[in-house]
Amino acid sequence: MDDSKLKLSKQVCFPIYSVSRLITKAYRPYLEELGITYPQYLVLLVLWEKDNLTVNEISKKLLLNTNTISPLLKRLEKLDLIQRKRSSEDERSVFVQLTDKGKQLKAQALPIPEKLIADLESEKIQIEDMEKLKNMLCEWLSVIQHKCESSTKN
Amino acid sequence: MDDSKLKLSKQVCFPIYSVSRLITKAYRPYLEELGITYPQYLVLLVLWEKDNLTVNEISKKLLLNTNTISPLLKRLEKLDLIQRKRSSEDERSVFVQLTDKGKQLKAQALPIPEKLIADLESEKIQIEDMEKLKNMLCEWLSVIQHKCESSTKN
DNA sequence: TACATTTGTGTCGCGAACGATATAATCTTG
DNA sequence: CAAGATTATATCGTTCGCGACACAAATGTA
Repeated sequence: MDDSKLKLSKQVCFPIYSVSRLITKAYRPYLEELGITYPQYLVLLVLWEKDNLTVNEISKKLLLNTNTISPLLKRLEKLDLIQRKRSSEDERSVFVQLTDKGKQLKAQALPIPEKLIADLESEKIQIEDMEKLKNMLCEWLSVIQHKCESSTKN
Repeated sequence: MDDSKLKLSKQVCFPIYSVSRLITKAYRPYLEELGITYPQYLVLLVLWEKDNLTVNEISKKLLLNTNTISPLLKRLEKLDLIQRKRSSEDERSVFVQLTDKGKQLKAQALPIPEKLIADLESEKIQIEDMEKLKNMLCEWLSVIQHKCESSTKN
């Protein structure tokens, strides 16, 4: 039986999966200082860029379903970093706003990207490589994203 | 305040995180037919390559801690795909063996890698690109992995 | 031989992810 | 305007992922 394709080393998915997990782990010490997790950080990144978005808008930007985002937002609300307000025009929609504390956290987050790149960089992988990698992954992302949308509607 | 580095689009981590999740999602329909999840599939890939490994050996190959692997192995055991046997030489070690059912599942898994590549391929991303991506990620992985090991012993 | 240390595995608790499903508000279509 | 479809959000149950911790077996050292 030709099982060469089932070798772990042949899988494209495995290094992506592992790198993703390990990078998240690399974020942890910095995010712990802010008292947040990596997915929570992603939500804040989105809100720091543009405040007052609906749950749906956030979920689309992060490619996460609302059943992942909703509980996450609850935790951010409990941390007093965001506030949720039901829209008056469309009672189904919920707008998410940064609180003062949430806005202030941005200043503390500013140095994180550079710190992380410093941590992840090496002789083997330099910033230009990361940039290249990012571009390839983004292209791929746009492809996969649309394929997933067409196969499962959620 | 120069907050350009906090833009979601500037983050290297985000596309990796998203692609990883979406690829896992792409596996789902095929793995569902086998009755297993993606992490369970990874464990089986390892065992199909070399049977009778200890929990520790599996955890090192997959870069996952034993506290993730242990419950996962329990579920695979419940599915009657593997069997755990405590070593007689070193009573601390537990060897993991495929059952007949686990061995037979390999035949069903054989076509999966090709199906997945077909699903993920497009005009924009071809097999050679995936291969290139894989190699870059693997190099990066080896770097991050060692940095993580040195910072946190587990 | 005693006692501390290390090693291998596992449990606990929490926060994601996500499929399935629920519920209410809005829109569509007859 | 009424009935069905759609949309936005949220809940539930299961599995991961992981830090903290527990515990017994093995190892090292005095």
